[in-house]
Amino acid sequence: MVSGLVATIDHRSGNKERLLLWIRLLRASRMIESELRERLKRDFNSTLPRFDVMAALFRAPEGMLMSDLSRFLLVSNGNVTGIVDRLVSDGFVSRARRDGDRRTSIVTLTEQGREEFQRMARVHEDWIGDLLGDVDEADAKRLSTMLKSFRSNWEGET
Amino acid sequence: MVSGLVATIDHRSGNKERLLLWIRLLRASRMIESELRERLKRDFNSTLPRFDVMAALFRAPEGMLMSDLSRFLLVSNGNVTGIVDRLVSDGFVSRARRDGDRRTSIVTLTEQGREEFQRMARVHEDWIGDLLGDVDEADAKRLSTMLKSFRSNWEGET
DNA sequence: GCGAAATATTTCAACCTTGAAATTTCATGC
DNA sequence: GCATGAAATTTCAAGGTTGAAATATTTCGC
Repeated sequence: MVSGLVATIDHRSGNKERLLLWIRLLRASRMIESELRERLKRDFNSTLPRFDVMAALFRAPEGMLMSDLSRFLLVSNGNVTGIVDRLVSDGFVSRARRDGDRRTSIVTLTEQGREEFQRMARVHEDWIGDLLGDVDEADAKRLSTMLKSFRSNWEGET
Repeated sequence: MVSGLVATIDHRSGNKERLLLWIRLLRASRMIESELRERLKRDFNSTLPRFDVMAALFRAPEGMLMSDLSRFLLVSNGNVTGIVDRLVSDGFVSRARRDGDRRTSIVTLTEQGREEFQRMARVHEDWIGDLLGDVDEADAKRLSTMLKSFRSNWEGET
C-alpha cells in the first residue's frame, strides 16, 4: 500500500493532473503486482523478489556481486542478503568467494536455478501479455517512452 | 522489489512492448515511492501506508469499517489491522464500537489526526508535482486515461 | 429457538523492506 | 609496516504485506 492511492487535498492548481496520474500509476502497478505475486506463489511456490533476483542473475552468467544486485534491483543491501540466503538454501543460487577480495562474494544461478527460472520466465511473459493485453502496441510504446523520460530527470539511470 | 524489473526471455513476439512497458512502469513507481517514503519519514516521521489510511479516513468524516479500508486501499484485512493499531496508539485514529453490529468497528480520524494529515497532504501534493514535474499536463492526462482504461478490463474499479 | 452458513475482524507465521550499526577486508598515506 | 578511512557485506529492529486459521457476531432456514 502506497502513498497516493487516495486523492487528497488540491490546494494548488497545476498539479492536479499529475496527482491523478500518480494515483492511477500506483493502482495499476499494485494490481499487476498483486496478480503476479499470486500466480508465482500458486504455480511455482515463489515470490516476486525471488523472481527478480533470478532474472538478474540469469542475464549475468558470470555472476554478480551483492552490491550489483542491490543497485540493479533498486533495493537495499540487507534486503538482497535475505533473499539470496533463501535462494541458496533452496539450491537455486550459489555464493562463491572471490580470491583477490575477500569482502565480496560472487552470486550465480545454479543449473537448477537456471532451469527453474526459465520455466518461470516463459509463463511470466505470457502473464504480462495477458494483464497488459488491452494496451495496444502503439500505446505501449508511447507510454513506455514517457515513463522512461520523466524518470531519468531526477535519477540518472535506465 | 517486484517481478519485471528485469527484461527476461522473449519467446513470443507481440508482448515485447508490453513487457518493456511493465518494467518501466514498475521502475518509475518504485522510484517515486522510494522518494516519498524517505520524505515522509524525514519530515513527519511517518510512512506511506499510514498516509494512505489517513487520506482514506480524511475523505470519510463519518468513518470507515476495517473492511472498507481494506477494499479501498487494495490491501489485506490483517494488514489494515496493524496499521490502524499503530495510528491509534499515536492518537491519530480512533476505533468505535457500533451498536447494532458488534463485529464491526468504525474507524475515524481524531482531531489531531485530521490536523496532521492536512499538514502532510499539503506537502505531499507539492512533492508529486515535483517528482512528476517533467510530465506536462497534456501528457499526464493522456497517460492517466490509458492507465485507467487498461486496468479496468480485468478488475472492475476506478 | 437453534444450528449452520455468512460476515467482520484479529492473529499468526513467513517473507519483504528499509536504514542504521556492526563486521570484515582492502587501500592509501606516511 | 601501520593507522586510518573506504568498501562490501551482514545483522538487526521496526514496520509492511499476504494468506490462512481462529474468533466473534449476525443472519437465516427451519
